Amino acid sequence: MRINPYAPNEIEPKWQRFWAEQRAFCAKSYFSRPKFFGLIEFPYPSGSGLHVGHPRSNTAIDIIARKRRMEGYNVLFPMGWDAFGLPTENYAIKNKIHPRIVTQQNVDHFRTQLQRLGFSFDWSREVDTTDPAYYKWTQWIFLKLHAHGLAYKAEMPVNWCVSCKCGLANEEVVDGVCERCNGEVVRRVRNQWMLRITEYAQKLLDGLDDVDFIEKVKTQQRNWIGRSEGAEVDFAIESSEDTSDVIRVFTTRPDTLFGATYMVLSPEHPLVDALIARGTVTNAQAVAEYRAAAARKSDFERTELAKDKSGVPLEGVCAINPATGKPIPVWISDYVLVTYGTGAIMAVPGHDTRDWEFASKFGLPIVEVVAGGNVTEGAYTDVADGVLVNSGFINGLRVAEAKQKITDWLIEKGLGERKVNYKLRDWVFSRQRYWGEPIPMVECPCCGFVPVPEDQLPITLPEVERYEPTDSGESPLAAITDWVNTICPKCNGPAKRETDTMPQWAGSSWYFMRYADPHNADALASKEALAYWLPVDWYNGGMEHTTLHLLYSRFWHRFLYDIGVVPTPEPYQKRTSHGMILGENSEKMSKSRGNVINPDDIVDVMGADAFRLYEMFMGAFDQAIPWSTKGAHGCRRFLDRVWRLQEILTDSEEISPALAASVHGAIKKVTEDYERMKFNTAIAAMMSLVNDLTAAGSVTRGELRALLLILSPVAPHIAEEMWEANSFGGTIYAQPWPAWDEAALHADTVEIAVQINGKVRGRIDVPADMTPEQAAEQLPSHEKVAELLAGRPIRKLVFVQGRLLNIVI
RNA sequence: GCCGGUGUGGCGGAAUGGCAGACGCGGCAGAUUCAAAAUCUGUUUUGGUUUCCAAGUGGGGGUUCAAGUCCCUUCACCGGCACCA
Repeated sequence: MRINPYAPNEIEPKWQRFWAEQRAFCAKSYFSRPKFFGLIEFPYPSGSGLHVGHPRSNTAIDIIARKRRMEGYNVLFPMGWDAFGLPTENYAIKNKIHPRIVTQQNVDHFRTQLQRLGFSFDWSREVDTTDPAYYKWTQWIFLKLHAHGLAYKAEMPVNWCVSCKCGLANEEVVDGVCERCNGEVVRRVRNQWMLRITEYAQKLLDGLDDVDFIEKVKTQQRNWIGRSEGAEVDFAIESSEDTSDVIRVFTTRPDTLFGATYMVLSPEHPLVDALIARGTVTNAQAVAEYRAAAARKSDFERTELAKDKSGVPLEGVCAINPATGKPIPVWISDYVLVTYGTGAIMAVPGHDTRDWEFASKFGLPIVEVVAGGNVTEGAYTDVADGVLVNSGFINGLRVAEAKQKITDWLIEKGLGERKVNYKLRDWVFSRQRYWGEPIPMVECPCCGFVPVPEDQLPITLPEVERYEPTDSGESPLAAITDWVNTICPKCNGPAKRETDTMPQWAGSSWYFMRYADPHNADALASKEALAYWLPVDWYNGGMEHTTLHLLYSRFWHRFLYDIGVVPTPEPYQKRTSHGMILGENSEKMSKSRGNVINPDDIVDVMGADAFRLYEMFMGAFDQAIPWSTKGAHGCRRFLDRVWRLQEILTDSEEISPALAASVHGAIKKVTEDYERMKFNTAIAAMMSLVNDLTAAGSVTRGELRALLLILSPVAPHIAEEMWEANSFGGTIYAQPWPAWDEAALHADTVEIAVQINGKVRGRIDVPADMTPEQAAEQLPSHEKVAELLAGRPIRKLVFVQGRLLNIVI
């Protein structure tokens, strides 16, 4: 039978309209059915539109969402816009358009592009972080954090991006430059809003044990949180008039206390000021110069110069090693960070690489206290099987025992305590820009910072003439006096609004909750909706968000759980990650490299289904992969072949016995591979099936039906069209997912390989259920086997059912 | 430096310890065509003395009847962290 050629440009818009009219993918609000909440990171609607990376993640979860619907789940698969942010603001400034207009244009463009690709999003639940009805609740969460002591204002040295004219969180500084614009980052002291994420370090760590995240993500988050166990120890300062003067250090190796031969304070350590002020330091001039030089260095320079240690002794100051009772010198050096631990260390050059370098350079004594290495050549840092020496009452103990014993001793003497430290720093939450959520705080000359009462939310962004950032480091909002000037909610006196705005990460830290109940005006979402939909069952996104968005949103969610707003401690049950799509030249896709592929162009030429199919087929889902337009054509050719199966279609509803193994094998393989995100092999299995069907010369309706069902999550338009054209009944998206018949997978006889000494020498057909015993009895006399043996004696015979026979001679 | 990951044809990549190279791209040959595109058929790891033999999954060693897969060692590339005491 002749059929019209496959014309995706006609059938794809048709089905997209149909799905929209049917409200086919709207999540239902009956809370009794089993649910599935599938999520992909909502995009930042940039001016350049969708790139080919977005659809990789989107298609993957779209496949799962469509499969879940067919399996009977009530599916929530939403989409929205993370629309606050600097690029929009910068574009608005450059082109003199209000950021709101820019955002609207970009969102419309993105929506159109996404809809062309046929994703089964529930568009009735679209959220936009810049909508006051949305950011009202972002501000509300901030007030809750503040009420629970987790938001505070502090004078902090911050990472200041010179080109964005804006402070950055630690997580936003990459290789010493701004993550967004690659601009120079310097340290500036500013009064900043901070979120006490460190309070949640342990909970964020523990929570990882209960979720199904790919291991890479867990490891990165654990490293970022950076827990270390150890002890804090007090070192007295010799001949100090003030007996309360001690230097407290943090160490993970209290067992090496006898080997602490000097101490180092960070240049910013407050005790240095005190000692200088008191005149104890005899080389105050040199110390002041060193501190000034250290302060001038950016964090980047400090790290760059890491290899070459520098420092100055505090002459006239001596500390007492509490274990040996001996005086030891005190230095300052910028290899000790003021932001970690106590900002001071006991230096054990025998067993710490950095201390060893420092001691070698400045001729400080190096003492061995753990046997096993050679401390004249380098620090011995192995803790696995070292034994303590030169260490008084802990001599002869292994490192682990020595740690316990000396810590107990320190506690008993009142010289120290057990302590856990984290590398995680508090989250710098202020940005000095216009296009962000206003922080709902008021500064009153009498009452200090006062939270805006909840019933006054949202605090909306004022209309302004100019939203350029200022060189003074003040937010552009500061110039809008009739917005800034307000009254104190507490004393009704004149007061000023906080003019800093929230960072980009604020709105995205809770957006998934809003999808549960996006139009709720009385709460961020109803308790009932949250109880039903949370946690997100499957969240796919980029690795670049592991220590940013993913960690931040876990923090907010855990906090909201602690105050009874959300029903689960963790927001995401499962987290997976896709590999990047590179340009055809295997380099990262970027405008400047000129290797950007625009999805629209591909869809124009070969259709959305072929595009989706190729994005899933091109390689292992979790690995970076170069784009190949030729490869994409191969996927279009596959869909053409699927389409042409209609030319050889018969009336039978059966699956012909000759093809049963092929068809059922494909159903099984595709079903399992979708779940494991092995989309490439699932598609390969469908290609093989189509090859088999084509080779058979005719296709039954039963066979085509099975193929369309398993193909439909990846290529929904063609599946829907062929389903309708051949009157299979109803719509394919609402069909039940097909089951496979295990019995049909296995033929009665199988061809196995015959190996002699592990080398394949021939093939024979044997019954599929032949046991090793039967094989040992029957096969040596098999005509072909005997021929291969040529009379040589059999030493050993290995038979693997359905696979091979290996004869050792 | 530390922690992950990856190394397989010309290319993207398959392969519960059991017949390496599935599937696709590209190439080559043929069919169709006035011709081209598209499509279809065949072929395509390498080297040979070509119904067959040998070699072959970054390199070297090992375990095993059997190793891309497990163990040891080494190299290269990618990602993350990096003076965190």
